[in-house]
Amino acid sequence: MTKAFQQLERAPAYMKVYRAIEERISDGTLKDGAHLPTEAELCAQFGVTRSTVREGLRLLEQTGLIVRGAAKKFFIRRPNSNDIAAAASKSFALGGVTFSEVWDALATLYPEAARLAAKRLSKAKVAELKAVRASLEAAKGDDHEATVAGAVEFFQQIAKGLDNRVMLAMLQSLNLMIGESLRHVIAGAPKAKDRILNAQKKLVEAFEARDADLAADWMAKHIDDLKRGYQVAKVDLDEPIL
Amino acid sequence: MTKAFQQLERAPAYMKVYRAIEERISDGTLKDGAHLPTEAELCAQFGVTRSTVREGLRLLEQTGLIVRGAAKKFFIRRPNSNDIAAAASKSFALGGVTFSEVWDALATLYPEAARLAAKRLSKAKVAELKAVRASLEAAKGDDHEATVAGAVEFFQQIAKGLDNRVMLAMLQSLNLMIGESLRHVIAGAPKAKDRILNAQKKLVEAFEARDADLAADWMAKHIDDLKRGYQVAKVDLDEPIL
DNA sequence: AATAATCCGGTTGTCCGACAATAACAATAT
DNA sequence: ATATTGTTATTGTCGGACAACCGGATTATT
Repeated sequence: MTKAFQQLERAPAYMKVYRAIEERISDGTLKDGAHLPTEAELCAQFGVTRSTVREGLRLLEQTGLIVRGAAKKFFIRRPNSNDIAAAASKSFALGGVTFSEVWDALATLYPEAARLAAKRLSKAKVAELKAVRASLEAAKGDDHEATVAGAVEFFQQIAKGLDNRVMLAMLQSLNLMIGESLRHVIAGAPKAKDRILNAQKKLVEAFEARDADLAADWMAKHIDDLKRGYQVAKVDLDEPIL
Repeated sequence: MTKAFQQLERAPAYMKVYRAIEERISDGTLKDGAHLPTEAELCAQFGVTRSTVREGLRLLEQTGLIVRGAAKKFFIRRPNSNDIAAAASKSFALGGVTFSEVWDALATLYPEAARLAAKRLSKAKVAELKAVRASLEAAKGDDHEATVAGAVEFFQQIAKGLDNRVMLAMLQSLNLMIGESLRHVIAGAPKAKDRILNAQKKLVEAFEARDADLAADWMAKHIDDLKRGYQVAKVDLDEPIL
């Protein structure tokens, strides 16, 4: 029996354009920061029309592999944790995940993140955390925006201090998802700020003492506390975020 | 002084098309599974040409919000954990994250996942895990593909059993990143399969006993063991995956 | 009548050519 | 020297065209 033919490659040309350029990026031929040839040039190279090239570019654009700089020219940019986090949290929102799923993840991930942070945070990072806390403390008590920002920024700095882009992206996507909704809660919970400040203080102390268990413990309490705010504010945790 | 004019909205039309449709999806006007109007119809509705509409569609396509079904028609699909995980791990790879970052995240997340699993896994899920393990045990010892598949599938089923789409997506993206490279390692480590089977056995026992600490403990050992395989195989953990 | 081959209309994928809008750059005027 | 005004290259959008493809209706075959 003759060998069956291999299924032949049938993908739209715009997809091939996309994959070809992506390939060049991942194998390093197109370096980060380099700017893409003009559309006309790409047409010539691939032997397709501008419409087709442009459709391919839209795919790259959405993937975040190219961004337009000044003069509307595209240049290459490898996706960083911010991009991944933003894309992920957007997809989660569109996918209809619920508050409780997000909080569940927060409660699971962040205490461990704090544990790592206690071992790993540089002195400079700890100092930065202290500064974030101080500026939150200095803000007026009724400035809810500042409270939200301070709470999220504290999380953000811990995530960054772990020196791990994978974990950073994951924690950041969680931050993005809660950040928005936290606003409503804090405005309705008068004592929230004090409790946040206290948790942050204990966390910083644990980081300075390099006490991983203590850090994890306080982080768990902190998360739990924020979550309770949602219940007080009568947010239905089984509702989709968004 | 007259009030200054507000900066007027200037985004490319294809972007507006993208956002308009995305909006309709997220607000539920376009329900999951519904099929998009034809390109010609969209042209009419938006008052732009097909080229423009198509560029917008490419953005939606890459976001994963629309997929083409039979007859090449697009229909709406809210992104699920698989999509998010696949997109994230691809971006991580393109972003050049290293093995050690991935393993670091694995070692941090999975023990906690196991802890949750011990509390949360349904009896049916535990049975399924047992089945996965059994089929790995039944596979021939030199069938490295089966060993890799069995190891990854075990992780996968735990992640699914947590009943949390956020955590599922995160754990899945880790699975995707290690799965590929695990192949090389297992082929070079003769005793790997036995150790994997043993860890899986202990994990199942812990799940059945609902012993969270024990589950976390064995998961940590399991992950650590797999990681050691990389060092034995002399994989440079500071190299980018990919 | 049941099945296979054929035709057909609608839709997508690709191409071509054109032009307005824009932004960087060069040339000019004040 | 600075501000203003072309100049030019490139992108954004348009309109139309046509082949490839798909599903379903139609016809032919048994």
